[in-house]
Amino acid sequence: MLDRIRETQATLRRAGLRWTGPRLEVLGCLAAMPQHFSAEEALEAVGRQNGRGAASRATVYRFLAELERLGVLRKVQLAEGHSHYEFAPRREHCHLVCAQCGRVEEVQSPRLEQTARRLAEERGFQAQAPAIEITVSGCERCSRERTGGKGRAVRP
Amino acid sequence: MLDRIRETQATLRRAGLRWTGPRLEVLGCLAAMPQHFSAEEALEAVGRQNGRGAASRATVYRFLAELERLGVLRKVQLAEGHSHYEFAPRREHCHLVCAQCGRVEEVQSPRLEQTARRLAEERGFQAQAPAIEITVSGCERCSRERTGGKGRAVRP
DNA sequence: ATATGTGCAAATGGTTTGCATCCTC
DNA sequence: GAGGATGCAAACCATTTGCACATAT
Repeated sequence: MLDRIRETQATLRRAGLRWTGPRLEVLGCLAAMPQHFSAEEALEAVGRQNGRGAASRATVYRFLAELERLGVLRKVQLAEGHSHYEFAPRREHCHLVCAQCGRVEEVQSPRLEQTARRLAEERGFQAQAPAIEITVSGCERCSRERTGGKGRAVRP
Repeated sequence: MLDRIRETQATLRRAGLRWTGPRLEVLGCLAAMPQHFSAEEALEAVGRQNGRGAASRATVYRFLAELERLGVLRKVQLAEGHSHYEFAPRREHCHLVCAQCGRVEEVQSPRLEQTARRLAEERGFQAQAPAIEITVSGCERCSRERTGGKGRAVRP
């Protein structure tokens, strides 16, 4: 995790951006977050960190956007209403998303990825590292819990 | 297009829901919209239709949600900030989305779909009709237009 | 007759922005 | 010292909701 911080610091420096206290705090939190997180979740984590928040809402949002532009983070369309980020993956993977409960599972399937890449290429899209989201109508956990017949859950 | 309206009317009736003026207007507009549309776009279309709007914002949003629940429409995660709908496709297809300009292209690839379905199944997800979104970093149109070196565009 | 649908306007929730101030390079 | 970075609060934008009124069945 520490190397991730150092790495990012170097990336920022290389881009001529500054290395500040709030940025360090935020990055530290990000490194300790689950695989996918929303800006709001990151903000919450930062806030918990030490008393009254190590970085303001604006700073968190702006920094996340910056990191995305730098290629450190990647934005993924998992839920509606708010976007999620993940660290730019070293190894290709795609997301299985349950439309009902929002659960996300990462899977690797070279075959699927190759097929997708080829497809994109054929249509004139840049196909180096396509992000693949597969949204399905339900998952086993859902149907197990849907004993009571609840609707769709909320938080991923 | 007319059959789509009649069909939907029948679906509503079957579900015990009412067939009202505003709903007819909205549905008429939807049938004439491009393949993918946002709630706001639908609202705008309805507004243009005849003078001062055939259905209120609330009605449009509520009706779209209703149609989704009935399986007439499907929600697709194309852009961030707002969701898009499409009529529930008769034939499976997936979306190639350009992250830069937001352009969306529909493609059919039985092979990709089968691979995805199998993958989802293996992980315990319901795999009848998975929605597949492939987001790529750029498309030919983008790179052609990026002569001036603009950033990322906005509207799909 | 009665549950459903509608419109309005206000509330919500995530995200962005203007501006004065601060701090890294 | 200068320009990037921060914080605050207000602004934004898509979407949702409460409530009184209208209407399809």
